Amino acid sequence: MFEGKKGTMNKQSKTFTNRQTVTAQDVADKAGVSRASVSRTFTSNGSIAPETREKVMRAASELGYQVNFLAQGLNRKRSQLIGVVVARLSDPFRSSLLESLLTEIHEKGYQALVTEVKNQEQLEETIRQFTQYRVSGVVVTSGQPPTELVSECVQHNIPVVGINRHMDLPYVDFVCSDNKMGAELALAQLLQSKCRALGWLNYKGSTWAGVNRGKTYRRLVESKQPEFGLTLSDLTAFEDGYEGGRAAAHDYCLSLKTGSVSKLDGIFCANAQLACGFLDGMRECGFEAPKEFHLIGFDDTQITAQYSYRLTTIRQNTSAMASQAIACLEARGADANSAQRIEMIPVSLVCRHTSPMND
Amino acid sequence: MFEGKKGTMNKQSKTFTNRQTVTAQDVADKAGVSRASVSRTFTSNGSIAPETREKVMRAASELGYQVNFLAQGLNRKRSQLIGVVVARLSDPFRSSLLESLLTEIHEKGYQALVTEVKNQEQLEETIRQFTQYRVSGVVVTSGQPPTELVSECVQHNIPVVGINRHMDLPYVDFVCSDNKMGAELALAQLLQSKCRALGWLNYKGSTWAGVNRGKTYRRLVESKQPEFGLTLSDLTAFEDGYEGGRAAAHDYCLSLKTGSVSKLDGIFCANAQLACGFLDGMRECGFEAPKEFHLIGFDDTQITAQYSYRLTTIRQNTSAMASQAIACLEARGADANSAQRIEMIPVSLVCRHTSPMND
DNA sequence: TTGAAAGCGTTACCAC
DNA sequence: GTGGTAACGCTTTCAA
Repeated sequence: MFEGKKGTMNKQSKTFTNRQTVTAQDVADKAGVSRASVSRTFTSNGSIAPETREKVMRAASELGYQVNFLAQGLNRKRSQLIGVVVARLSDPFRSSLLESLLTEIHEKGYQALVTEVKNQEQLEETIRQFTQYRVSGVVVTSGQPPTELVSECVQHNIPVVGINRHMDLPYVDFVCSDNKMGAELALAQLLQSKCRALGWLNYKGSTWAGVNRGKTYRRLVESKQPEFGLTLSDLTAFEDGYEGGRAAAHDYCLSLKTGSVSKLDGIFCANAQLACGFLDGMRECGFEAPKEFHLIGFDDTQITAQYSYRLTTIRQNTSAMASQAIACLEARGADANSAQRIEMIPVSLVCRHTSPMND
Repeated sequence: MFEGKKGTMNKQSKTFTNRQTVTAQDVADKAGVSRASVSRTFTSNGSIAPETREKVMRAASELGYQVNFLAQGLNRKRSQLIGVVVARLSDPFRSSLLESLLTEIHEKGYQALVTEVKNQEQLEETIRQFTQYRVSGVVVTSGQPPTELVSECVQHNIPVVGINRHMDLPYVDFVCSDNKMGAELALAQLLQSKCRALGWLNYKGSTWAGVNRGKTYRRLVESKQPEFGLTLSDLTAFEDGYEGGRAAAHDYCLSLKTGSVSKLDGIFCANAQLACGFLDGMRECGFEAPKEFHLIGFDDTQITAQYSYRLTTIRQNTSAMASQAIACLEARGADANSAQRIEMIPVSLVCRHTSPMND
């Protein structure tokens, strides 16, 4: 009775003030049903008669009703939001990963709360804010979230998944490109191309993924050493990205001249940016791939395909990673205590000019 | 009395179940004040005694209290969320713009709700969802939002701002790189380099920004025509991005050979991707910049600086654009009826190898 | 299947 | 300055 009256008043005020928000009560009044039925119509949760549903739908669309996600989330103690932590979008691989994540997130009916973090403090603040929005999950593509904060998420029952970075925490899942497979593909390609003096190029302050790729690669090379007589030298970039790779090439060429290092014929690289920089740096010194050395990068970003580079690379399957990540979140959302999932996503070799296909 | 009892019960259940959410009431109980005072402490809205504030703060931090943004937003009818519409993050300029937007959004205390739209329908759905989260504003960096939907935002009192795309709607603000200034800088550079046979390269289905740049450029060239005896030919790319530019170069070279077009010596390009592709395409045909022609691009993306390209470009100031955009949203949030703002952001010329600095 | 009513956690207005 | 209380708009038992 009182509710009904209130609803009527709402509709009146709607007519006079300039289009206020239309609520479930308004729809209920118009359809001649209860607020509860309206809710049921829109949540496919709880049973409702087809004809009631129909009435509600009609009333709703006539009024232009839309669920208020804030109220819904408050009530359910969970929003349809997924928090995404990114860093350095200027790296094309990062942005393509983000792109895949956004696509997947929307496809599954969520909205993405995206934060770029520049340092550790920001990360903490960010994750805290995510919990304040009662997100359905958090995807960390960058930075090392402090154990304590992540545990806070877990306590709030918010699933967390890391992409290309391991977090040794219980209940935190993990999606990663198969770096072992990448190492195998790269090495096979270099071996077939008769490379024996191998090099590994990475940035000194590399990400977890970069370090892991290096370790995996070294282990593999060592295991094949007896059979092929391989050597593996570390080339270190002291700056990240393109310029880091370019400088590393200059350093390397200088060492070659002074004779403090011997010539390498097959170089594998932690990421595409470094690889492109290295390629250009070598060019400046007069060395061309694949004539004088073979070069393989990681991350098959757009630029690697361009005419000036045509880089042979290991391609990461970002859409598979994204869909696995969201799947992890949903699974853990359903059962918070399920075993930790570690999903390895297969990678593939894209042969281009800097280490062309054999035969 | 009842409230007090309830609070106590909450705290108890907290002890027994595994850390439930702590509410303002819990803090109020612990601090021995009312829920209202807790709210005042956290919103700098309404007056509160310093010592009360202190008590609340202490209690809050001991309990680990954090405001529930969902409840806050529901009550205020507005969340601290800003919706951002992007497209094709694979274009480095887009992702760098997004990066600037994210930075600005967080700096101003908001969170970003990011959606990548692939088509018109998605855009509509997206904007609708933004309103359902009661966002404080919407930034459109891509796509043409349907008039009706934007009006819906306006009716919901949600400010909308477009970046690098004009929306001829009242109450919708607009931030744009100064394309006229870009045209002037580019033309001045080409004229100083003695270029007279000019070309304009753009994608057939270009964005609003691209088309606008072309129009502005043509107008400017025509105004200088009498003085310098200029010609301006359109080069059209039938595909977007790098490959489009490359193909356009091939087409152009072919036309040169058949004599169906005369040689151009100064080419200005709607964006960096096209420009890099064009440069590579010309290389494949044996033409080098700046020896055989000058080339200037738009968008000073990372790749343009790389050794293999060293492209002279017009640089857009993404952080200025981002901060203006958010400023527009806040201004309109404060006064929904203020006059439409159109903010032109100055651009600058970055001289590199493809059209080197004169003297 | 449906409706009434009790929250969800805040904020803001109104007395004191 | 502070506390009580009515919203905010929705979901979800619990009876009927």
